[in-house]
Amino acid sequence: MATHKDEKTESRIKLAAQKAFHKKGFDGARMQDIADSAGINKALLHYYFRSKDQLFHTIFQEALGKFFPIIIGVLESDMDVEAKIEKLVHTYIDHLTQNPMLASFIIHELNQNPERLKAFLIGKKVPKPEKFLQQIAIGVEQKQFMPIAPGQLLVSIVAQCIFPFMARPMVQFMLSLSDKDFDLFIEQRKKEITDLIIHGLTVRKS
Amino acid sequence: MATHKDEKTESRIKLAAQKAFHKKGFDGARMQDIADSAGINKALLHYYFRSKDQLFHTIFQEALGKFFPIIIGVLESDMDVEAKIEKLVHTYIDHLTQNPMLASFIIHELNQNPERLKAFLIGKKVPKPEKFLQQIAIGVEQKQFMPIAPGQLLVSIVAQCIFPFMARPMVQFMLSLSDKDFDLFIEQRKKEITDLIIHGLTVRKS
DNA sequence: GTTACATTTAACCAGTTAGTTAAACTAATT
DNA sequence: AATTAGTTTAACTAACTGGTTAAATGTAAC
Repeated sequence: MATHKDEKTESRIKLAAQKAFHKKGFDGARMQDIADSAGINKALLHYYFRSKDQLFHTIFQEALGKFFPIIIGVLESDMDVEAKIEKLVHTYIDHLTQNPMLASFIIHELNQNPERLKAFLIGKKVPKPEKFLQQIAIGVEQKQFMPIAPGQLLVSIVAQCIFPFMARPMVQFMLSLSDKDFDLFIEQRKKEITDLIIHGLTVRKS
Repeated sequence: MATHKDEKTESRIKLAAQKAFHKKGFDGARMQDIADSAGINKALLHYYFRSKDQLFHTIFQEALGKFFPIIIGVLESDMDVEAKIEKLVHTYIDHLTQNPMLASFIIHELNQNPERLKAFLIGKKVPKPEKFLQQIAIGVEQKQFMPIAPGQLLVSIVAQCIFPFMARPMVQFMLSLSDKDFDLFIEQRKKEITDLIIHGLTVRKS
């Protein structure tokens, strides 16, 4: 297993660390567990990442890096509002399906230490969703959309996508969903959210 | 300070423990900090609550006890759908305004140990939101509401209420809200959510 | 004034955990 | 053959943390 400059080891460590941190959080995760899970020993773990803080930092930055570009990329594109919302919902849900603990992890660690957000943003180009917000504002002005605050709408869309992943145990209990049911629920949800939001947004003549 | 069977001490401990657990989670909270924050010493803390687990259990049960009755009480009442949704949104947001970390705390700890939910439910009467779900189903059948899965609607409502509290740092950054702005945002949100949902739900003839 | 409980003090124990160290081993590089 | 870097082993430390203990003190009730 001892090969020169083995990339596998580092990525195995990162995968193991991701699993541990996402599931247990910084405080709950154990370096020994991460080493075991990566199939190496503590000494080598510290050889690659000097400290738990540094390892966590790497994982957390990566998590944030996955989260922001999605939303920003879609929101700043040239689609019209309806297409943009649909795309955003689909992208978000697909991404969270593959990283179920991602949202919960970011939220928890960000609440513990909100400064991390600013630390992350330093150096990075992090455009804000101005374009989408303006599109909504214009639609409202032209009486094409119901009078809604653009920021409120954005939060509502994101909330509906992210929440069920974070509150999975509660949702499953309240709606009596098996694990299979839950997957179905999430898949259906793409259309349900899109329809509810767009229909709620659109002005219709009575 | 040493009075007979002093209730103050226990409630001071519980308040301090709540603060600590809500903010740092089980793993992050320290018994020493809780004792300090309660203005007592570790020995007395263990005199009241034998262990960290027991103290946590008390706080967690209390948190869940605050969370469920709200939603169930409203959802199983006799109001019509529109009034019910409005009431639910207002009740939730008011409650979370006074306990900003409550949702984040429950979500995090429940994800770490989903069995806690079942443990909590044992012995407690925990009705499910069947009535509300049926009201929606009937409305859909009668073409009064748009064709939506009742469970999806319920999750969407709750998501929109809870999410901004959990994701506060992110929301504040993305929308450039000061702390004051955020409070305003939340207050406005009551109407925005209610309107968006009800308008999105209602069938209108074109 | 004695009893009973609440509280403090301060030291202490035992287990856990992040992180270190040094020696030996492995395999590709030169 | 010598070099170099990745890796293992195993023992160790230093700090932290949950929890305990025992002795002393305070305070109200009986």
